[in-house]
Amino acid sequence: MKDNSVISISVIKRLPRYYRFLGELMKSGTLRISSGELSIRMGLTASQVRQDFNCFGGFGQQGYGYNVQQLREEIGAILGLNDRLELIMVGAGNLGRAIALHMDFDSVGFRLAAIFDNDKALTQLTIRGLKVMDSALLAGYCKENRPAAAVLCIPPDKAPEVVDDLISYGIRGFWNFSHYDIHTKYPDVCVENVHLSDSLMTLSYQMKHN
Amino acid sequence: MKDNSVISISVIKRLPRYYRFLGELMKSGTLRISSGELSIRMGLTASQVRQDFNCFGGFGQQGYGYNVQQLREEIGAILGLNDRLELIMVGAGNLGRAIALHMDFDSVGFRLAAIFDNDKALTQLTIRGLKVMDSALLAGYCKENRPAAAVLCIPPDKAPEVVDDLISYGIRGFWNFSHYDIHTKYPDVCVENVHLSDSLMTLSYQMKHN
DNA sequence: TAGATTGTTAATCGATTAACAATC
DNA sequence: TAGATTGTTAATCGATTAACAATC
Repeated sequence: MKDNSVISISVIKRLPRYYRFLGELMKSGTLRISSGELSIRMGLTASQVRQDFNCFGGFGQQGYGYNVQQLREEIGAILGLNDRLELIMVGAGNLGRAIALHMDFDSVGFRLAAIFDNDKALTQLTIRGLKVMDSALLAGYCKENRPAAAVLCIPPDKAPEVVDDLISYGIRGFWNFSHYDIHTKYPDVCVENVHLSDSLMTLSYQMKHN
Repeated sequence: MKDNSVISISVIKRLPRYYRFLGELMKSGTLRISSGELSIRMGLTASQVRQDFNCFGGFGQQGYGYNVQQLREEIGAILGLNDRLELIMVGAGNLGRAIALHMDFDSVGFRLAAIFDNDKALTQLTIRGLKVMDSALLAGYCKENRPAAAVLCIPPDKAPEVVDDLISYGIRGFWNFSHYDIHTKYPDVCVENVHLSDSLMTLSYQMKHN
C-alpha cells in the first residue's frame, strides 16, 4: 500500500462501497474478481475501478484479476479499520441514542467510549453499557482520556459553543449530525457531515423534477 | 425559474446548503447579499455561487446583489419544498423511530403518513401520532393511499424483497438507510442513500492519514 | 454618472473514460 | 504459448474558476 501522493476525495468516498461489495463477494465464496466484472456489479466502468485501486498500488494480477479477500483487506487497511480511535458522543437525544445503539463503531475504525448530555433526565440512562454522563464532566473526561473524535448530535444553536469546547479539549475529528459548519471556523479539523434534511431535500428535488 | 436544461447533481447537492445559509441571513435581518460576500461565508468562490444560481435564471441584480428572502424562496421552490409528497416509513427500529421523531419532514417537501414494521412488539407504539402498522397492511395501505416515497430503515438482508414489494406498490422514491443498492436493480427510481457506516469510514480515513 | 455586481463566455483544472502495452 | 486482464498513459468530458462586458 503506497500512500505518497494525495488521493482525491472522490476516490476515498468510493472505498467504503468497494469494501461492502467485496464483503458480499467473500460471503458468497467468490475468490477472484476482475475489474470488468466488479464494475458491472457496481455500475461503474472497469477503467475507474482499476484507476481507483491503483491509487494505492497494484493489488491485482494481470490475466487473473483481484483476489477478493486480499483486496478487501487492503481497502480496510487504507480506510484505517484495523485500529480504533476513541470516540465520544455529545448529545443523547433521540437521534444520538439511536446512533449509539445502531452503529457498529468497532467495524468502522472507532470505539464509542462515552456519551454526554446536559439533560438530567438522560444522564440516568445506560446505552450499550455506557452511562450517559453530565456534560459538566466533559472537560475532565477529555483531559484524562484524550478521545480523538466526537459524534455531534446536538441542536445547531448549541453547536458553535460545544465545538469550541471540544476543540480546546483536543478533539480533532467530528461526525457531525448538527447543522453547523465546523469547517468554516476550523478548516484543519476532520469533519464528516451527515445532514439528514439536506439529503431529504435532494430527494425532494429529484422526485419533483420527473 | 427556468428549468429546461439538465442541472448537474453537483449543483443540486449545494442547494440545501445555500438554503440554510440564506435562512440564517434572513434571521439576522440581512436583506441583500452579493455573490462575493456569500462565497466568503460559505467557503466557495463568487464565480461558483453565480454559476449555481444562474442555472435556474437570473435571481440577482447588477450592482446590487441578491435579495436574501427572494433568493431563498426561489431555491426552496426549486427543491420542491412548497408542496409535500406522501412518505411512508418501513422499519421502526431504533434508527427509524429516531428519524421519525427527529425530522421535520414538512419543511423538506414530504409528509410522513404511516410507519410499518413486522415486529409485533413495535406495532403497539405510536410515534408522532402515527400508530406503527403491521407490515402485512403495507400493500393495502399503498393501494388505497398511493404514497410517493418510502424511508427505508430495515436491515440489508430484508431490503431486496421489501424494495421489490414497494416498487410494485407504486413507490417511486427512497430515502435509503439500508445498505442495499436500489439503483443497481431499479435505475429509474429516485434514491437518496444515507450510508452511515460509509460516512464514518470516510472520517476514519481522514483522521488516520493526518 | 460612477461604482458595484451580476450574467455569461472563455480558460483552467480535475476526474472519468478509453486505449493499449506489459505481463501473468 | 495464447488469452485474459492488469497498470498506466493519453483523450475526453465535466465542473470550477477567471475574466469581463452588460447593466442596475
